[in-house]
Amino acid sequence: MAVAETGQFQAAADELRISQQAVSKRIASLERHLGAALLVRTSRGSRPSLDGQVFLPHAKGILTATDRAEQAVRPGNRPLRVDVLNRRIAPAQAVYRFYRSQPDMNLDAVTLSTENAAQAAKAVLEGTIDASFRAMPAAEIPAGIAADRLLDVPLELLVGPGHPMSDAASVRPADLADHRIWIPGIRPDAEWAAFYETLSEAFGLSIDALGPHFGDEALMDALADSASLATLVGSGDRYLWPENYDLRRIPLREPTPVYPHLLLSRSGDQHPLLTALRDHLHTTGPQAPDDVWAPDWVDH
Amino acid sequence: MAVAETGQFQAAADELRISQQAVSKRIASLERHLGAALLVRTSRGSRPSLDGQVFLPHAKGILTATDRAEQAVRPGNRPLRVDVLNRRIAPAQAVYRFYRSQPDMNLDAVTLSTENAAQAAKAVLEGTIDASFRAMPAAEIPAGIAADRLLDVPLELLVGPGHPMSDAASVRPADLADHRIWIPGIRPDAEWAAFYETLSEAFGLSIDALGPHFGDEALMDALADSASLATLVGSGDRYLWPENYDLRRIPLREPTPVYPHLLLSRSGDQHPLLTALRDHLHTTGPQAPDDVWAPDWVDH
DNA sequence: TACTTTCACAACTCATGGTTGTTTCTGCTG
DNA sequence: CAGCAGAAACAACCATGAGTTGTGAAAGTA
Repeated sequence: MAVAETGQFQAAADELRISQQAVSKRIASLERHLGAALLVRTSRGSRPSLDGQVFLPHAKGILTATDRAEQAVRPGNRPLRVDVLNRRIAPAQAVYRFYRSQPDMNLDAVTLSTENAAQAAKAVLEGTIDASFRAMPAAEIPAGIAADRLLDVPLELLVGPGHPMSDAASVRPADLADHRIWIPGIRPDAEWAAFYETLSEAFGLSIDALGPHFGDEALMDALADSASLATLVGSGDRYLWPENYDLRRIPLREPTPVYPHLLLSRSGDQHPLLTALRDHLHTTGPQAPDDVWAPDWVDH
Repeated sequence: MAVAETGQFQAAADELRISQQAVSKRIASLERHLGAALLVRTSRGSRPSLDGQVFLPHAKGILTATDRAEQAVRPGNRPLRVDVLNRRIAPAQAVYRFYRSQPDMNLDAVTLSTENAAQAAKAVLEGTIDASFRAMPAAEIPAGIAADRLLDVPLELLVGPGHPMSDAASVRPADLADHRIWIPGIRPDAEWAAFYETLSEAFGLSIDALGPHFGDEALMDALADSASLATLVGSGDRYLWPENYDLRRIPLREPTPVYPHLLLSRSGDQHPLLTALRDHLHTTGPQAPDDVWAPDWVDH
C-alpha cells in the first residue's frame, strides 16, 4: 500500500518508519508468497503491475478490516458495565454522581441478579460486567480480580418514634447491645451475611437476620409500631417510606461502622471509564469520619 | 477463530497444526495488543467473552478478505496473456493449437504492437504480458527473463509460376545466392532484421529488405509477375492470396533455415498455464528435420 | 483423595524481520 | 562517453518473537 501510494520504496519506508531495505524485503516476501509480481521497478521508482493493481483494493480492504476489528474492541468504545447491586443503595448513587460529572459518557449501570460476591467476581472475570461493588474478604478475592476499597458507607440506625433512641443525635454501636436489630431476609450466602455476623460479634449485638423479607413496607410497618425494634441502613440508602411512618435515621458514632464496598474489576481491564470511575470515587471518596469500623477481613 | 469454533485451545492447536502452548501465546498476545479479554477460560474449555463476540465477526472478515486477496492474484486465476506477434504466423497457430487442447483454459492471445524483441521483453518484465514469442540474441536477454527455444519455424521460398524454381520439390539455401530475395518493410530495429542479416551472410544471399511495405497484395502481385523475384515465409504462415495468383511454396533443405522463436517469460511467473504451454510446445515441438540452420546467436 | 482436563508459565531454539553497509542498474548530464 | 545521482537489491549481522518441549496450577470428576 505505502509503495503504491508513494511510488517508491524509500518514501514508503519513511512513511512506515522503517528502512528502505526492510520495505524491499517485505515486498519481495509478499510477492514470493503470492507467486506474483506486484510492482514494476523502474529506475525512477515503482508502480503497481497488473497483478498489483488487482491486489491493491484487496490489500486496502484487509487494512480497513483490521482497523475496524481493533476499533470494535478498543477499550472505551463500548459502554462500561458497572453492577450497582441495587438502585436504591449507595453504589448506585455513587455511580450516578459519576455519570452526572460527564453525562455523555458511555456507561451502563446494571444490577446483577446475585447477592453473592463470589458470583459477581466470576461475572467480572468472564467479562459480563466490568465492575461490581461488593464486600468480600480479601482472602477470597480470586486471582485476576482487582479490588479497591473506594466506597465506605456509614451505617445508620432506623427506628420508629417510640424507640428509646429515636431522639438521640447519634448512638454508639456498643449501646445497641441490649436492643434487637432486625434485618430480615438475609440469605446465608449473601455478601452482607458475613458483614453483619462480624459486626454483631464485634459489638455484642443481637442481629436477627432470620425470617423472610416481606418487603420494605412490612419492615417499616413493624419498625414504626415497635418501641424496641430497630434496623440498620446505609447512610445514603433511599428507602422511601410514606410520610405517616415517621421513621428516624440515627447516625452511629464511636466508632462508625461502615459497609466496605470493594470495586471489583478485571486486572487487565483497560477501559478508560473504569480508571475515571476509580479516580472519581477516590476524590469524592470517604466522607466517613476518622473513627470508622470495618470487618478486619476486608483488608486481609 | 479456531478457539472460538472448537471451544478449546488444544483442538484449535490441532486444527492449526501447532502446539497448545503456541495457541495460548497467540491469544495472550492478541488480547494484550487489543487491551481486551477475548476468551473466557474455564476448566472445560474456553468461549468468547462479550468483547470476543464483538471481535469474532471482524476477525472472520479479516480472514476472508485475506483469502480473497490471495485468490485474486493467485497464478491461474487470471488469464495467461501471451503475445503472438501477429495472428497470421506460426506462434499464433501454435498458441491456438494449445488452446484447442483444452478449450476452457483461461488464455488471452494478444498482439503487442511492437516489432522489437527488447520492448517485448520489457513488457514481460513489467507484467503486461506473461509471454511473448520472439527471436533475440541470447546475450541480449535481460536478467529476470526466461527464454525457451520452443518454436523453430522452417522457412519456405514463395515464388510465382514464372520463377525458375517454381517446380522444384525443394531448394538449398546456397542455391539462392544468385536470386533476389525481397522482404519489404523490415525496420532496422525489428527482431527479424538481425535474423535475415545473419541468414544472408551465412549463405551469401542478397536479401532486399529495404523499401516500404505496400501490403501483402502488392507483394503477391510483384511475385506472381516476376521470374526472378522470390520471398521467404514461415512454413506455417497463413498469407492468404486470391486463387488467381498461383504462388508456390518451395521448402528449403540442406540445411533448413529456421526462425528460432524463443518463448520469453518472467522468471518468477508461476502461472500454471505457462508451464502447460511450455510442455505443449515441447511435445508437439520441432517437426523440423535434423539438418536445421539458425543464427548462432540464439544459443549464445 | 486421586485423576483428568485445560490452560498458563518457563526455558530454549531458530526463523524472521529489522538494521547498516554495499552493489547494481538505469537514466541523466557535462 | 565517463561520471553522477537515484532507486532498489543484496549481504551480513542481530534482536525479537513465534515456535518448541517440559511442567505447573486450577477446577471439575470418579
